[in-house]
Amino acid sequence: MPELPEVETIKMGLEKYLVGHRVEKIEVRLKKILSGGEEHLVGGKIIAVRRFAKVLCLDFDNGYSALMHLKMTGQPIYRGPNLKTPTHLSEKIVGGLPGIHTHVVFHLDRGGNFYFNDFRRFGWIKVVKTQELKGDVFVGKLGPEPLRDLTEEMFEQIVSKTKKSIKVLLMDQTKIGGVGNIYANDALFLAGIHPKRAANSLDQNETLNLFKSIEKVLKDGIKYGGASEHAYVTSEGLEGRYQEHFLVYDRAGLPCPNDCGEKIQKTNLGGRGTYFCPKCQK
DNA sequence: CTAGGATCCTGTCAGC
DNA sequence: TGCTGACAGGATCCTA
Repeated sequence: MPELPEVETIKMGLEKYLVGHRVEKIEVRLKKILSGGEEHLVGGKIIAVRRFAKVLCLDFDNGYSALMHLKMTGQPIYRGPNLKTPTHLSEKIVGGLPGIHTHVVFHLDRGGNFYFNDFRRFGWIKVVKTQELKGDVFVGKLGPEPLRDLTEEMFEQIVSKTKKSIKVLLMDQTKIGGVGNIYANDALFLAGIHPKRAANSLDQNETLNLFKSIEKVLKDGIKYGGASEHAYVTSEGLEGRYQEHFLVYDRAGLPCPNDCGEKIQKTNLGGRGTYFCPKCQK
């Protein structure tokens, strides 16, 4: 599922392909996906692509923006001029492109198309005035982001203020922006902290260690172009490679990467699959 | 305040 | 082989 590194990878691609292009027509095939009125975007030129935690944002020259949340299976894909491998597409794009799971199509000038695919239909696109972005019910409530504005001091504050389990806290978008299940699991492993620990039970050393571990796994995620273990593909429709570097995520029953002799265990926390090494994570 | 369950959806996979 | 049912998961909402 697309988290900060995946959305950042997509963002960099879309920046390359969409900026400077005008939207000639928008096809909304599934109404519930797009709210706020696609008509505001038609005729507008895309002047910037931004990312707020896991949310993508296309800014138009007419004062409107399109916010996009991919949830688990959203796939924003560009097809058209400038692509190095225009014919190649990942098998993770189920139903073809455009296909049965293509819910919104942005027709661009110069023959490009921007597709929003989502076979689970949880993702959304919201059209808002650029000036009112921060008032959006989702974007406005996002917490500070690692690798951007989350400092060690802020992290210590956030962690010390709750007895919620540390993993659930890491994934709470209103507290910390951008971290999802994959990177929360791997960061906790790297820091040697058990996912069920109460956040406020971490000492200063553990908190600092976790802060650095989060930055490390997110940077690795970006370095490898994101994790394509489920539906994630880049804006070119290609796969990332972080799944080849998972530490504990999705590795139940496999040996601990520290070679401690234990096997990775899977449990459930906050309704999410949670992976950890019972020996290395205290 | 916190924990846990239900909800939205459909591809995938285990079990028969 | 083919069908059925359980399951996963980001975020929200509801109940305990």
